[in-house]
Amino acid sequence: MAVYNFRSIEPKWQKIWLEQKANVTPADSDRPKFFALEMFPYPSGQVHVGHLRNYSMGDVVARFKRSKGYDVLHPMGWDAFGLPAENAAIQRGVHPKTWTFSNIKTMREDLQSIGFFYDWDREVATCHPGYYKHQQQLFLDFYKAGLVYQKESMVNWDPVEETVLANEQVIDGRGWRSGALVEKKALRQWFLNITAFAEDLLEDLSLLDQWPQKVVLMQENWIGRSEGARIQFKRTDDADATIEVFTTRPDTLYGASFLAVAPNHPLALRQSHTLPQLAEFIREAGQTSTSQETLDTQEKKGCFTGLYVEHPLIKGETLPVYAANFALMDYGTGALYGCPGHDQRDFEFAQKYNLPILTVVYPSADQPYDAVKEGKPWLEDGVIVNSDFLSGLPVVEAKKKIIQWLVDNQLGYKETTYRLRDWGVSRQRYWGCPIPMVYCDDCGVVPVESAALPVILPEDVEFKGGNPLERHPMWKNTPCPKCGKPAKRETDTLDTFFDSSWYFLRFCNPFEDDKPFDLQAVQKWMPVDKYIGGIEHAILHLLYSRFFCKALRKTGHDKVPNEPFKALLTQGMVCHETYKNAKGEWVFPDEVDKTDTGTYILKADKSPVTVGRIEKMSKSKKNVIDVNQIIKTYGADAARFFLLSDTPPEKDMIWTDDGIEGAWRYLNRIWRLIEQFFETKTFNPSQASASEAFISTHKALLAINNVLEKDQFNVAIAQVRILSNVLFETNFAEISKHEAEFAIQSLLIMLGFFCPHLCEELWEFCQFEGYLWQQSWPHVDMTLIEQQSVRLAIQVNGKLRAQLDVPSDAPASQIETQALSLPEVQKYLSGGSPKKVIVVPNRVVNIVC
RNA sequence: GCGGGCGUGGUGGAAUUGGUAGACACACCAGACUUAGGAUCUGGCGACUCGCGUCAUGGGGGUUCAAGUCCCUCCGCCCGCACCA
Repeated sequence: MAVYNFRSIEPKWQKIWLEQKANVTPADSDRPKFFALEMFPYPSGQVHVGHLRNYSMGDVVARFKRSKGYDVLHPMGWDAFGLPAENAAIQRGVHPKTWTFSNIKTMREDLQSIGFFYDWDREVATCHPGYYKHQQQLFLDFYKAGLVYQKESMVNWDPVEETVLANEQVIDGRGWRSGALVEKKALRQWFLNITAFAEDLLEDLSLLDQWPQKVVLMQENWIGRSEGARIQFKRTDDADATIEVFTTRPDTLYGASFLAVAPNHPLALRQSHTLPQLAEFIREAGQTSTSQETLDTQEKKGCFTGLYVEHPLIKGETLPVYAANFALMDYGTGALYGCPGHDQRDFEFAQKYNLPILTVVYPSADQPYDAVKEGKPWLEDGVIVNSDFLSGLPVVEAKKKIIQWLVDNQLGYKETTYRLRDWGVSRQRYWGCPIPMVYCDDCGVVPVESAALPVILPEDVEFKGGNPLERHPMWKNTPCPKCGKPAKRETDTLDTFFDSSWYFLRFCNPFEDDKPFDLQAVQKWMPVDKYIGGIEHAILHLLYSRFFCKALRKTGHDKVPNEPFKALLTQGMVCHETYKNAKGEWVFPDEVDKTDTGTYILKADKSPVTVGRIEKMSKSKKNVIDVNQIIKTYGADAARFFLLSDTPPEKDMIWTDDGIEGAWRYLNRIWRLIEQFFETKTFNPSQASASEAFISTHKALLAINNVLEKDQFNVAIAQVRILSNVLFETNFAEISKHEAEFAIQSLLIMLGFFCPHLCEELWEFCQFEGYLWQQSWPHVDMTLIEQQSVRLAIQVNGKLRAQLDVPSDAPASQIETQALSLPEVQKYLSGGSPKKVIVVPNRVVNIVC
């Protein structure tokens, strides 16, 4: 047998798997199903280490579940619309379609050269009309159900490129490519009514008990439910007019000393016509950036609007109305009432503008409080004071009572608001899914007929800034679906989050041409049993997908589950040391050599290299490694093994040369081990009792099963190594053929989840039956594990003093007697008898004296 | 500021969920084989005593027969959100 040559083994098995359709999803059976899914990638053209780590995890899960007797669905596809394709078109003159499909081809080959067990028959690309025609139908379904509407909304407008920029393309207020000052521009855009599902989305988070708690919490905060009241304040200048505010603290209404409206509140804008200083304030407020720093440090400022309102509870008292920079137009009603005694911002504002600071809540009845004296407002729970009929009530009770009063007097009502906003899905871009809507002068906004779908993205377009669809007369002009008169198409395309909000449903049956998804297949495969991807999608992608499922159920797709992802695993990033040359420029790890003394030099000219912090891999810091290079040097199996071996999946891991080399050395040892086994020609036909190798195999099977169920891939690998360490010591000639084969086969099955090519090759080499991928999880003989004698820890007063080997079924009384007779124990008893003896079966004996 | 998480050898990390802390590795050290080795194999590897022992899971306190694990408190680090009324 030759040495371990991954360069020939890996392509060999990849070819066999593809030819034999080893990874094709099984047809209907009565076996349980398992849908393993990794977040599909954007086809940038390169598989990076992050993908490799992510997809290696999914592959282990899929292969493991398959061996456990599940029908596994494990598909892969491409999140293929998006901005980078258009940038490539502008920079290099390649058509986005050409660029994208060529990238897909490269990446598909790359993924296949890593040996992932995907059902490639089910591959989807969101930029394919066969995919997006269904998406357009879903959009129309949503439209008919009233879940889609249009409204004016602000965008970042680059006046040089004549294009809309995403928030992340605006750097210090300027366009990332043009450097032009970005303007705010109002455009009429399409929105999905996700807020209608705010309560459902919040409530159903409690069903997601297999999601990281952290992600659930982030979504909870994002939805941001807050309970309070709407209150009408009557204006003094116009008996019929009111200002409506939202508050979570209606109980402190007696402490109100002013009203604040957002600078862009209609009332503020109207008043500014006659108040120049107000106009100036509004202008200034509109200019300040919304970056973290300014928000953090910005002083609370305001400007009197010239208006007053009546205090709803105190006859004859009025409150001034300010425009204030901390009031937000798009939260609540865009107006609030200020209670400086019990709100931090209101307190600062009142101090600045000399407004009254009243205390209406005491920490408790016998513990008075004065915000002015203390220098800070009282924000906690307490007892209401100085508030007429509310006085003496705890905060919670006071809230209920005041809301009832407001309702009785027709001045307000209970209200729940959410931070969550509706989802704007319009993008002023070419490379996206066309929105199937038509604008007709006579009929208004008219949806495209279902029969006319898909609205195909035209290919003959020019890229010279702006949206090419706007300049395409043929495509843009179309007869109105309703009246037939000349009309114009919607030239905006859909947000790519729309594409990725239902691809998992499509995977259930991507062969169905007539419908977006086959409800029977959806019923069979959904929900996704394990979804693996980056934490960066903790909010938007996951929230939108959850929303889609709920919305689809409202539009007739009642077999779609309420929640798409049963279990979520968010994997950590891959990090690497950073290097700089003598000039202080970043250099690639590839360009660096380590010397014998442990210092680093440049390969090119031997000049010294300084080693910087370990950081997440990024192109800008050049601390990236080339996946193809790694696979050429060490093989895909070694890379996959290393990526999962040391660090728990959800944590950031550090890529090191030592690590990948260690993995590679281990695989070579396994190769030699199997060789040694295979060369054993005679076994022991009369073996008396179970061998250590055999027992260790059963223990490993049990342990690995348990840890893989918990996604502890690193611990599973440690257990594989424990088993192989035993087998390295085993002389196979001394044990029976059956036990030796069982041990080797089990080892290959378990290690095969991580290193499938190597193990498949070794399986074949040993002339075992069938293929490795067809093997089911070996039967674990629990009696073999349990029959073992166990080593108990013998403690005296909680301190370890001795060890004792006993049969695992020994009665406690016998263990106690044996333990007490140990000389190490006698020493501490000094002749007396113990106060108490605790025997924990198979673990520990603690003697208290 | 609010919310959440974490803190274990030189390093990555285990610990059956309250039961022998440091599994499994990496690095390092010593030895063997070798023309050579950055290959392979063997052994060592928390600290102090280098003897039986004692101390060790960020610091301090508590609950318990028993605490890395539970509670309180302080310190440090990381992540998310944020003028949200």
